[in-house]
Amino acid sequence: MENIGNLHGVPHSQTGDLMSSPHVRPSSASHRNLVSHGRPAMVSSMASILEGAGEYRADHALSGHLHPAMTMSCESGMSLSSSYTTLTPLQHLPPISTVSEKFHHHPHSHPHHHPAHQRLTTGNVSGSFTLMRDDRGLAPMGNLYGHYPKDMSGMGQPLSPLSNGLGSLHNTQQTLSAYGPGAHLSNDKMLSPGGFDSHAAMLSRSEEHLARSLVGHGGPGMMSNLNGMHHHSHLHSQANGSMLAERERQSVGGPGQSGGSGQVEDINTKEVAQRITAELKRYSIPQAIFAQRILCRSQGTLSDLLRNPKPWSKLKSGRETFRRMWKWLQEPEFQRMSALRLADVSPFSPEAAAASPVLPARRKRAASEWRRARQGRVTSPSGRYRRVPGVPFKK
DNA sequence: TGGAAGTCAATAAC
DNA sequence: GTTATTGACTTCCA
Repeated sequence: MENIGNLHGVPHSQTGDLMSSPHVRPSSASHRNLVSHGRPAMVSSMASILEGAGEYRADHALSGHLHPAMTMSCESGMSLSSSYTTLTPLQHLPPISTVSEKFHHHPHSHPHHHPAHQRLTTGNVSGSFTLMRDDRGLAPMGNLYGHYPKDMSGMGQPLSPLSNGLGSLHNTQQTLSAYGPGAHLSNDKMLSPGGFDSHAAMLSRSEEHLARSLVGHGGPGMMSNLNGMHHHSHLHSQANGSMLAERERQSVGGPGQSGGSGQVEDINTKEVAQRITAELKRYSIPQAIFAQRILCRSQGTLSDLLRNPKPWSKLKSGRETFRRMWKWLQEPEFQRMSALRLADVSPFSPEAAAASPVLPARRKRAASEWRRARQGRVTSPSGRYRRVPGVPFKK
């Protein structure tokens, strides 16, 4: 079976190596040192958003306006008003590229183009990236999530499997080839078509090499592994945090993008899978939660995708799922976690209702569907019935 | 119409 | 409690 058999064999072993507990929970002093340099506080904060919750939304009007990613959901694309996505059709995700454009292009600049988007911007908070990233650097942020239980030693581990050692990365070069164009070693030009050079310049040669080996051609380098945990992190500390976030948003898994439109052309599925796996472990995010809230897929599906990522070229509609993963990875961590939280909220909760300017008629209809879904079934636009998680399905 | 892709959900395994 | 596995189902496409 040509490449696929071999390819699937690789991810298994690699994932195992990278994710097995002995490796993911380093206890060395060096790792603890990393933990003590800013990032851990943020890490714990992120996770606690997941757990926490309610007060987060209540206390932070930003929640619905911070960034489209935070309102990412499965049905309408990505707005809070459609956060009932978990109940809606799962088969055909809206092209994430259409959403991604809203993500990356001036959340406040064209509010009149998209109703959902408009809702996001009608609040009194613009939710600009700048604001978000600044927040990340604020010390108080850590306090918000102080109760996050994840052991911090784990936070000291290399954020990305890539950062665990160049050797393993180099070893993966050959086997990654089918998972994304990025696997082909490319030339230096693959580093950042979009103003990424200044960041890349700060990277070590080895990192650049890694990036080249894991990235999609024409796309930015696989700098996401830097995500605050690369060997420079202790030097840059918080100040570097936003820079890293910038890097991360621009390049995770090595997708190529078309002409700056933000549309993903190809994704290194294996790398994305590894990154997602690492992030889920890092923040102790259950697969089920991530699958449902971000991907609108089941836990089993996600597990399969993470363990057996098919090469991008082999994917058809399944690309959409990887696009979502990739987009999630691109978002600043704060927004990632917020998205995980918000997607769990009924759009018809008093909070959501108060915050949403969605048209009453549309809202009423959606609410009806929501209620039906809560009763065990929901009819998708295509006429199919979708089981609602947690509600017995009656055939 | 049959095969492939994608996914779900039950359940086993850890 | 979380993750991996797997059989069944739906959709798409040649």
